[in-house]
Parts: sequence; structure tokens; C-alpha cells
Amino acid sequence: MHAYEKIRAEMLHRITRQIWPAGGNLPHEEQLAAEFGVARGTIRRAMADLVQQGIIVRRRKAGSKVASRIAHSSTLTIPIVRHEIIDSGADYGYELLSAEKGGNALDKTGHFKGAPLFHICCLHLSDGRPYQFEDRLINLDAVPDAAETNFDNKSPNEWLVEKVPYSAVGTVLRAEAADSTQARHLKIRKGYPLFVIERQTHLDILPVTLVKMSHPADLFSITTQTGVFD
Amino acid sequence: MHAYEKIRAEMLHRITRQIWPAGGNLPHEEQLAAEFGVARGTIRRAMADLVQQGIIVRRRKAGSKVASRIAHSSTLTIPIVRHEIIDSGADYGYELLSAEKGGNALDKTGHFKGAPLFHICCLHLSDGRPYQFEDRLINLDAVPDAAETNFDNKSPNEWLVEKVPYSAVGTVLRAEAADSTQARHLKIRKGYPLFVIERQTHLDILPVTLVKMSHPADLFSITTQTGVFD
DNA sequence: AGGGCTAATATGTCTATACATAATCGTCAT
DNA sequence: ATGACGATTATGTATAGACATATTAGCCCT
Repeated sequence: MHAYEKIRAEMLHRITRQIWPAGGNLPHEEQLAAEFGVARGTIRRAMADLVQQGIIVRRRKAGSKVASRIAHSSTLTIPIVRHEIIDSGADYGYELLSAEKGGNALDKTGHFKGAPLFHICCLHLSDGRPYQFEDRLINLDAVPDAAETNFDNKSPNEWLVEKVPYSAVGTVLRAEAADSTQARHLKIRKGYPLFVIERQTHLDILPVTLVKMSHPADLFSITTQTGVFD
Repeated sequence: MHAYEKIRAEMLHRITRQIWPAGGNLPHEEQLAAEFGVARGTIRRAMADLVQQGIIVRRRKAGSKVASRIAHSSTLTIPIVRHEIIDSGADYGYELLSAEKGGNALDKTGHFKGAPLFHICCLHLSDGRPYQFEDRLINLDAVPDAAETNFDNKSPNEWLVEKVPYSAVGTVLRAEAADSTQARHLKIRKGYPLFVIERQTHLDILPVTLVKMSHPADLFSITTQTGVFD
């Protein structure tokens, strides 16, 4: 175990046990360096992870303090659906439902500002049961290759991840009731709860793709763990 | 703009534009340091954020490479519900529904291993409309003060965050259909989609609290942004 | 009091160097 | 081939010092 890890663990201990109470100031880097008998850089290294997690807050001249309300923040990872299914031990199945080229008529949100679009709907299955309904718009200005691509056997999700660079991603998570289209494809009744992930991807300012992924509530959840250093 | 920020932006540019293709190796720290005319430490500083985001992967001796499948990971923050409502510009309302002390009979999951428990149900309202139904178990061995506390006016959520240290948090996000209890309190019909957050908090290995927070699907979503450095 | 300037100060950036460590790669013996 | 072993090497950790910069805190002036 490295020095900075021991120090980080000790600092976390002092915070969780309220030896350093929430909202209170910590000693300066120099003082801590002296206390632990290390260089200032090592103290900074130890604190870096705690800052990253929002456990301590640092400001020039004002000093470092324990966050008064430690945010319950955690990193969530949304995997490629095929890997998710295979990793769970199930068989993965894929089905293309529709692939239709069209203009801005498809762009109901105005997100793509009149660019030529490719609209694809497909289904991902886990052990033969519908797992995710994917409804995607691709900006053909940003991804001209997509127009020539056949998504019969490969999902646009994976194709894009492999082929297309992006620089920014926005994600929305929410629940909603299945409409008739979603219900038909996911083989559930209309109104059944869905876990929906919407994601839009940009390359600099150019919108690349907008996707809505719907899952039957009973098949899908997202789990995260945080805050364990050992 | 600091040197490491410029370098990080340039590296990200090379990755998103596939000058450094996914899965490919990038130059050594020494080479990059020479190219950018900085010390090795500055290159490491620039790379640190990219590693943190999972954009590059580094291994001793093997070198650094662009992640072959960049995970769509992002940091999600779950705020205290009162702040969330107030920040949205709405009026916050709180209502205690029940507060009942009891033994391990309440612990259906076996999570608390027979510890004495406090079971609290309450409601958070946004502009008078039910926004979150909170169903919580508190371990009185971990938080004896809770037994003496009156949650008539203050939600256990906030009380705990202020008073009780914790060291690890597990969170599950999912959708589900409202059961009759949830429907009654949230004033929606049974079967209506809910966005549910379940969270369990530990202090070291001691379970502190287990909470299920249910929101009507139309009122709640989680939004994240990632990958923009500028 | 209140407003504005200055000095003090804790954190942030950067450099340069040394050594530690994990993994790979080639070599050699089997 | 195959496996063991040791050299090589890129990243990881730690140190010490210099300077930059944001903010506070104190001071002076009105």
C-alpha cells in the first residue's frame, strides 16, 4: 500500500468518523505533510481522489474543508447492450425493425436543424425475450457512411461506437409508460412501465445521433457503488 | 489556460478525430513531453483526466492506449429532494406518513441481520403535488439517536445526511409499476410507471439505512453531461 | 460603517530527478 | 514447442523547490 493510499484512507476515516466534521476546515497541506512525514505532493495526491468524489472541497487561500453536504454522486456506466446481455449469461438476439432515410421531417425536436437523417428502429433480445427497443436518428451529414450501411445484422449502436468519433454525450434517464409501438415490439401491454435512456452524441457542435432506448422495467436496472477505498 | 489543459484538449482532439485511433497505442510520456516541450509530470497531469473518464487506458510497460470501447460513463448526482424541488423553482412540501419502531420483522431482505429498526414513510411534494414517496429503514444500532427523533417536520433523508457519517453507498435505479400503497400516496393510479431509486448506506461494514424513493415517471428524470473539456 | 487597495496565504501548476513496480520480451535450458 | 528466468521498459510513486493565482483579511481612507 502506497503512502498516499494510507493517507487517503486515514483522511477518509477522520471524515466518516467526524474527527474532521462536515463543513469544517482541514489542516493545510504543509501541516498534513509534516504530520504524515511526506512531501506536499503526496498529500495532494491523497486529496485528489477525495476532491474527485466531492468529499472535500478546496479553494485557494480559503483552504480545504469537508463538503458540508457530500453529494451522493456516483459514476454510472451504460454498456453496449449486446455485451450487457452476454455478460449476464443470456443469449443475445438482434432484429432490425425499420430503416428509413428522410429529411428533417423526422427531426421533431429540431435537434438536427434540417440535416438529412437516417431513422432506424431495432430490437435487442435476451434469451429470445425483447430487452431493448432502440429508436435512433443518425445525422447523415455527420456520418455519411451510415447511408450505405446495412443494419440487418449489426446494430447501429455498435456500428457507431466503432466507426464514429464523438466528443460530448448527454444522457437522460427516466421512466415512462409504453406506447402502442413500444408495447408491440417489446411484447408487453400498453402502459407497462419502461426504463428509458435517451442519449445524444456530438462531435464538437455537430449533432451525430439521437437515440431512445426503452427497456421493460422488470428486465432492467442500473447499479452503482461508491465511496469504498481499501 | 494551463499547459496541461491545452495538452489534454489536444490529446482528446487526436482521439475524437481518430488521429490516435481507438485501440491504438499512443506515444510514451517521454515522447509526448518532448513533443509538447513540458516535463513528464505535466503530461501525466493531462492524461489523468482522460484516464479517469475511461478514454485512455494505461498499463505499466505495455504503455498507454485509446480505450477500444470507450464506456459511456458519466457521473450522476442524486441531490437531496428538498433542494432539487426548490432549485426547480417550485414550493417544497413534506408530510410524514408513518414512523414505526420494530425488530427484524421489517427487514425483509435480511440486510440488517436482526438489528432493531425504525421504519419511516414520508412524502415530498413539489408545488403541492406528490413528487417522491420515501420508504426508509434505519438501523438503530448504527444510529441510536434516530429513535428519539421526531420526523414530523424534517425528513429522515436530510436528518441522516447531516448527522450520520457513512463510508459506502450502493444505488440502484429502475422503473416499476406503482403498487396500491405508492399509488395512494403519490395520487396516481395503480400500475402507473415510477422511477425508483434504492439506496443503501454503510459505515464500514455496518448497514446504516436502506431507502426506496419512488417518483411518478412524468415528474422525474436524471440528466448527465460528459466529455466536454473546454 | 463602507469601499477600495494591498499584503498575506493556501492551493494550483510546473520542473527535474530518483527510484519502485508491473509486465513484457527475449534468451536459454529443457 | 514450452516453461523459467532475467533484462528491459513504460508507467507509478515520491521528493523538493519555484513560481502563479485566486481569495481572503487587514488596513486605510472617506
